[in-house]
Amino acid sequence: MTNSNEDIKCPVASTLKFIGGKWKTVILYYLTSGKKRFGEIAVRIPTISRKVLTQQLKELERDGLIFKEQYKEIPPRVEYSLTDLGKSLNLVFKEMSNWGLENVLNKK
Amino acid sequence: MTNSNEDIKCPVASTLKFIGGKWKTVILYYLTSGKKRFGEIAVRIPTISRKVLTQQLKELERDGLIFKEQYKEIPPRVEYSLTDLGKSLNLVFKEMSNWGLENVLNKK
DNA sequence: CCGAATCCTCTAGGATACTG
DNA sequence: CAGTATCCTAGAGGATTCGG
Repeated sequence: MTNSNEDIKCPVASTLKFIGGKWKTVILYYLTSGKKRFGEIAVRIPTISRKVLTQQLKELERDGLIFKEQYKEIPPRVEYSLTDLGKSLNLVFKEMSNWGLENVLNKK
Repeated sequence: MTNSNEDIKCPVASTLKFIGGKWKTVILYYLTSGKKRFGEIAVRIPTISRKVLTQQLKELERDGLIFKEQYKEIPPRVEYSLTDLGKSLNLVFKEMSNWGLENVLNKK
């Protein structure tokens, strides 16, 4: 879901470019509750591979939604947290969460 | 973005399953202003191929977000409109639209 | 512990041509 | 006009291994 310019200028679709990855909403939503280490996120999403997790985190960082803190220790420690831009998605997530709860999860 | 069950129960992600296709938000957003014919949608989204448009419409119909009316005339006429479930996404779209306008479209 | 490096699979999405 | 029917490709996503 990289930015490409060949597209329609649809505000809704442009938002999707940022959060449209398969795991991005899950990651961002999880980070809502505060700073998390790489391993914590990985545990929380058992079905994601390390590579993909790294990828998605990189894209989120590139898009300015999350912030990466790296401690040069042994063993290494890396922490991810939401930037202001990332936090500004909370209204979007709130509505998406409501809709998902009402119309999907509580439906089956 | 078909429904698969192997995933986390994340409300936000489950919503994405419904609107996560490349063109789905654009289509749904356009249908907000009322019932539209296949051709009208195609014109509105010039860069989409007929096949893909058909695909996305089918999935949206399967997911209960849009309703398809088919008139057995020559030449054929087909009209798509939002279902109640589709309309219930308006809050989600509103927030996504706001965010996209503020943080993407008006940023560059 | 974190993640870079490979290699591989799968499918969403695209180009084009044909039909009732 | 509104689709099918083929064929094709890029890239998202996955499994595994290696390294600081």
